[in-house]
Amino acid sequence: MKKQPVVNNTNICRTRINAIKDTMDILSGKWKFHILGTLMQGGKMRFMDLLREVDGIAAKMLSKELQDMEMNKLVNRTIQNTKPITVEYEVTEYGRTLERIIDEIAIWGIEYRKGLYEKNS
Amino acid sequence: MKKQPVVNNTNICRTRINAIKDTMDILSGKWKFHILGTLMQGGKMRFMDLLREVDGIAAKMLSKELQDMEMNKLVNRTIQNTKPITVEYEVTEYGRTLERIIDEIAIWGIEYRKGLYEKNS
DNA sequence: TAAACTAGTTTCCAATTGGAAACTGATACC
DNA sequence: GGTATCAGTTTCCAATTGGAAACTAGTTTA
Repeated sequence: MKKQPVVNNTNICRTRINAIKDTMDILSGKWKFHILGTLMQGGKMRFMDLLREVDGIAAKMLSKELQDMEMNKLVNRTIQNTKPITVEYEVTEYGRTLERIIDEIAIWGIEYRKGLYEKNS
Repeated sequence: MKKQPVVNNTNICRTRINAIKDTMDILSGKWKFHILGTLMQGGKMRFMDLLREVDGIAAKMLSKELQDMEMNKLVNRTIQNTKPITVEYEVTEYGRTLERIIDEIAIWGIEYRKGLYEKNS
């Protein structure tokens, strides 16, 4: 008789695992955190602003990631009636609910660097 | 004259961006959160236990991800002197410092699901 | 008139990720 | 002797990710 899973078989646990999967799917890829972080700090920003601020990103990626996040209601896109037309992006109120996750991740990373530094000295 | 980045050019911001990058590099891939979450709940677990508990993972992946996390001191590997030999994995004290991130991510994901559910009803 | 800026899209390519299945080699159970 | 378990490793393959560069198309400035 084969052994069956035990730990991950409870309802609470499955819910948790699905929740983590959902969040990480939405924030997947190399750039989402960078873009979100930049937008959170910069407020309303245009496409070319983001292209300059988010270090190393290509236009294709920026475009794709913004569309992704727009679909998930994390980011808002508004076309300004200027000449030439400009497009403004900003983090939605809903997107702001990610701030705590991003903060925790940043805090952990900072402590991690400290640890590296201490070992090497 | 070309425009220069402004927002992401401050020291605080660069530190933050690097910190986020560090954390996400360490937790990259499809499985780290699952494995960590399972180990946090299950305590000491053997390779085959994890293979059963972490739904869908292949042995190759599990092996690789565990090695990865062992290198980063998130997980501890001990060979038991049994016959046949068994190997125990557990989250290190350091690995436990990731609990807050994982919690925040899980909480966000749960709220996200609630949102989807409300819209569809 | 040429160059630069607006916001992207398209194409082509290389690297990475990750899955399935087979394999190892020792031990233990029936 | 045959099968199953332990903890992996190896190989081969397909899909995804992401980068560079060229391109669109309209507007504006020198």
